[in-house]
Amino acid sequence: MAGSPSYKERKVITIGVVSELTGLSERQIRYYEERKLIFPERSPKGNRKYSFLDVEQLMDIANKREEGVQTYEIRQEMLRKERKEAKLNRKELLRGEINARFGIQRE
Amino acid sequence: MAGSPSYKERKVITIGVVSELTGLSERQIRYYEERKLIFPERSPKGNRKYSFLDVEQLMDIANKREEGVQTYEIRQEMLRKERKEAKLNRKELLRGEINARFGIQRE
DNA sequence: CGTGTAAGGAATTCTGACACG
DNA sequence: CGTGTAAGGAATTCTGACACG
Repeated sequence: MAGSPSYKERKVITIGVVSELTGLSERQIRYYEERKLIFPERSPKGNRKYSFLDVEQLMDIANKREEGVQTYEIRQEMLRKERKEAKLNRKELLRGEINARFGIQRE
Repeated sequence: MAGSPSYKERKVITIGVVSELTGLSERQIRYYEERKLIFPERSPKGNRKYSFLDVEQLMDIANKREEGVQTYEIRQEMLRKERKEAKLNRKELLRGEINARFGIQRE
């Protein structure tokens, strides 16, 4: 259930459509990739493909940019969140291992 | 909740990607549109755009075609299902109207 | 730093048509 | 009927660069 192939995550949208959807220029979208804020996949011949999640993230980025936040700051914030999530994941993993070894005690 | 703008229904996928996703040729995909089995939207400049739902429907169509079902048959089946659903919708609508006028009787 | 733009080429998509069957 | 293909043109996308600031 956590790893289901959701429509939201499938990378299938071309840059032109992403531009329509977000109101950002293709130049901006490519630049945010260069700054490692967004990670499209590539089609066999090299065309960028984005997911709906990417589109949402781009809209968040656009909002922050309008508030004057620099791409570098946005990047740092992203990394902080990732580390926090990784921490939570390790915690859950540990809990799972403990359960696997000692079983569920109650009942 | 029935009319939420789901990712599954948003028409954002170009024909090339749909071709990759379904394994169908672009020729086939355009032909099924001509036969009224599929209804892409168009971008401002006329490029077809499909949804994930369209992609799934195309895979269903592909399966039926492999079984030898003709596009005309597939079309008829589609229309039958649509009429059936329209009937159910009218039924629910009626139920709603009755409730609105007479209220929920129990309690 | 963030974005626009012109440049040149390659890949995409579109339509209408001919072909085969 | 269903699909392939060649045709010609228009729109898309890509990269690297110059510009401004």
